[in-house]
Amino acid sequence: MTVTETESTDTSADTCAGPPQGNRRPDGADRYTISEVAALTGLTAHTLRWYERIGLMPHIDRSHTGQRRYTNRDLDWLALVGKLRLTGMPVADMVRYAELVREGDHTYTERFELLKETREDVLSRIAELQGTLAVLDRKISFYADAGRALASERTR
Amino acid sequence: MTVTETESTDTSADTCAGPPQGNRRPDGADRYTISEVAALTGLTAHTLRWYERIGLMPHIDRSHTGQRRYTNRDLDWLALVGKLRLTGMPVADMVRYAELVREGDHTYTERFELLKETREDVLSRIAELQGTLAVLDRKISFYADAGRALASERTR
DNA sequence: TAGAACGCTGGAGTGCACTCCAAGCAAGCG
DNA sequence: CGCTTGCTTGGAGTGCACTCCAGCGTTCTA
Repeated sequence: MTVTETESTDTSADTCAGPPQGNRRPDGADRYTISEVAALTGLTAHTLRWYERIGLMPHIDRSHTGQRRYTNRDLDWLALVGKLRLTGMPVADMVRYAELVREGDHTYTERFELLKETREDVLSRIAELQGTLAVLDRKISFYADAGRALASERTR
Repeated sequence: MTVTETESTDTSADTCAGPPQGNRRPDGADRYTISEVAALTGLTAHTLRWYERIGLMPHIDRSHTGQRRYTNRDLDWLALVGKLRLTGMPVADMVRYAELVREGDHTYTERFELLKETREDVLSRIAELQGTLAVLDRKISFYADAGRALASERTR
């Protein structure tokens, strides 16, 4: 058994839990053009090519004329990247993770650690945001009170 | 009654709820140097000057030799800015909010709306992060399982 | 078979949020 | 007095994550 293989099983598990990025090709045909992928992911074609250049994507299959043809697996990877991007993870770190996946089984532990660290980052980011939410709520109710005070001033 | 004035009451309310940025000057002396503020906020002196240049800070008091002297009110404002920065709000939007505060009472409604929009943004950002957390947890438990499988392979 | 639409490349450009620099002034200390 | 430390300014530079461009080839529709 290889963990690299497992990784892809895992990403397809991403896909089964909830509506994945929704619109997979129903038949086995697994060859999306760059503009289709752009539409599905919300990224631009420019960005997709750039992701590939910097090693954030594996080398993408090409048609006989050299055009990119993305697979469902590529879409799964992009979905993960999208999630990680939301956490504020720098692109360089995601590239590092992509390299670990490419390097194969012996990077298993490192990948695991990286995921756990990321999880902690996400948790503390959520906590920060909840702190901010509290400040905002305090300010909002203050403004609401001030509004009522002004209104009653006017009717007086 | 002015809402602008209220704003500052509000910010000192920020301060009473929980240890504010902790180390206010105990006496009335309310004149921090730029490097003190840098130490208190975690921002660099560069950034503090830049904030002032772009209008994210009001004009800061100066000593008789022209050096900046920050007040507790400035510190409160910086604390709010720090919170808003955590939400990913662009600096330009924070500058807009600062302008509204400077412009006075008649911007009350606009400020209120801006706060409420920001609140919604924070809520959806939290939701996104919780989605990401779920993905991460799924992946992490997958890796943990894979680790156990590899371990039992080794003992077999 | 024409013309539009889409895709390719390497490299340059953009916008944001800082971050630093040079040259100079002011205060405190031995 | 000289030295160090801290602060001032406008403007230039940095790093990140895209974003676009020129010049070309391919593919689709009429």
